[in-house]
Amino acid sequence: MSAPASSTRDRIIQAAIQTFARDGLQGATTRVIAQEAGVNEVTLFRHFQNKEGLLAAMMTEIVHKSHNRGLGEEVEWTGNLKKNLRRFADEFYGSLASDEAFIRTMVGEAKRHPEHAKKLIMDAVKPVRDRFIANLEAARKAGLVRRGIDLGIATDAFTAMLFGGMLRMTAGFHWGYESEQFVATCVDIFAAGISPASKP
Amino acid sequence: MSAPASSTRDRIIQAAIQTFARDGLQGATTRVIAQEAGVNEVTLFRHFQNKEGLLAAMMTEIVHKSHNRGLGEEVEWTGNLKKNLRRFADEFYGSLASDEAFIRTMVGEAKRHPEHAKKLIMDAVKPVRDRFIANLEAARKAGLVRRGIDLGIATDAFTAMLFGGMLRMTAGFHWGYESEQFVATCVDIFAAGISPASKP
DNA sequence: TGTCAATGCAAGTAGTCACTTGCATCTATC
DNA sequence: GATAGATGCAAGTGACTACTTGCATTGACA
Repeated sequence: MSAPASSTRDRIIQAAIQTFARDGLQGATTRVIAQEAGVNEVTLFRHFQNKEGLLAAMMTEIVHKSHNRGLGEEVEWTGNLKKNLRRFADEFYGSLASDEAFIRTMVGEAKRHPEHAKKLIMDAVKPVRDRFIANLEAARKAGLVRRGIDLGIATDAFTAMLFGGMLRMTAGFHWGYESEQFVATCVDIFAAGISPASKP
Repeated sequence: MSAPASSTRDRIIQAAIQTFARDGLQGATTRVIAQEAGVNEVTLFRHFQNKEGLLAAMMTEIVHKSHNRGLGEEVEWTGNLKKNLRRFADEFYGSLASDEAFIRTMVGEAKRHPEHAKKLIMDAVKPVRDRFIANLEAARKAGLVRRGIDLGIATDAFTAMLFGGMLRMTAGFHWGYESEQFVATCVDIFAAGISPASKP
């Protein structure tokens, strides 16, 4: 079928992900991407027509990968809220950290490529967000979350905490603790921050 | 003295800040920067020798500006912890948002220009962080913060929350609430998260 | 065996980039 | 009025960019 053609195409896309992440959308050249894919530069243009076409194909591949990751899908939140928050936080932070380079360049270029940024948000971050909100709602029904907090905003605050923290931890400066401690403290503070007052 | 010369130099640096922030460190061209400064391109090179020299001069100017801002310097934290957190958060978020474009490109290019990233962290973010930690320490001495929390990590978690939230809010997607509500919720959750249990 | 699609290779095009050179002009100061 | 430093202008350099063209090679399949 399309096995061999797709294989070349895939190698180019993988090289594009790597190169765009490392060198930036501007800094990455078609020459280097082709080279990194072990392919002639012309082949790249024959597959994607131009650099923007390659970029678009790469974005849909990224979204596809994020679906396979299925962050926060595995388990229902029953019982111990803090334990569930911790598991989510570990997974979430880990997947952010493993895509650090790509995330950095997308944060930087978001305003220069609004369509791609929007696609990423709609197709990759929003599903995770929605699942997390649903889980918080269930926890609230179980009396584990205090009233008076917007669960959408709380979700965004929690993920922003891990997101911003990851950018900070990987910025090439040592802060006197490890990422595991950071994640644990985030969970600690957030869990205490949304739980009902211990004794009314 | 150097009044007229410095004026030209300053105009170039201001144009550089604007242009680098908008177009990225790679995307910004000396041609455009000079044009934006109302100056001949050659003048730019006569002042800074090359693009990297201009970049360096711009960074020291940014650090200088951040000192003048003096975030979190004004008041001692007495009494109402949550009120102080809220005032800090409003100021902090506001200054992040007003420098959004610049922050985005620096997040994106941090790994490609480690020296500049490090300088920014040491000279612009660390002082604010240290002051905030000191304030939290004072609050803890007053019994307003529970034990068992690393105040450095808590500080970083709080600022990461606002930092990540600002990147999210300005990403060109509407989340169903305004930034003021986001900041308020962050403060709410953080304040509840670090305060001692309401009744032991 | 012949055909066709995918790929490689060599070369080239037009545009842009950072940066340079040489010379004219202006302005302030002595 | 002479001098010097800062600036403008025109032109150019070499490197690099995205992208194209024409032709040869390969390999699968009919």
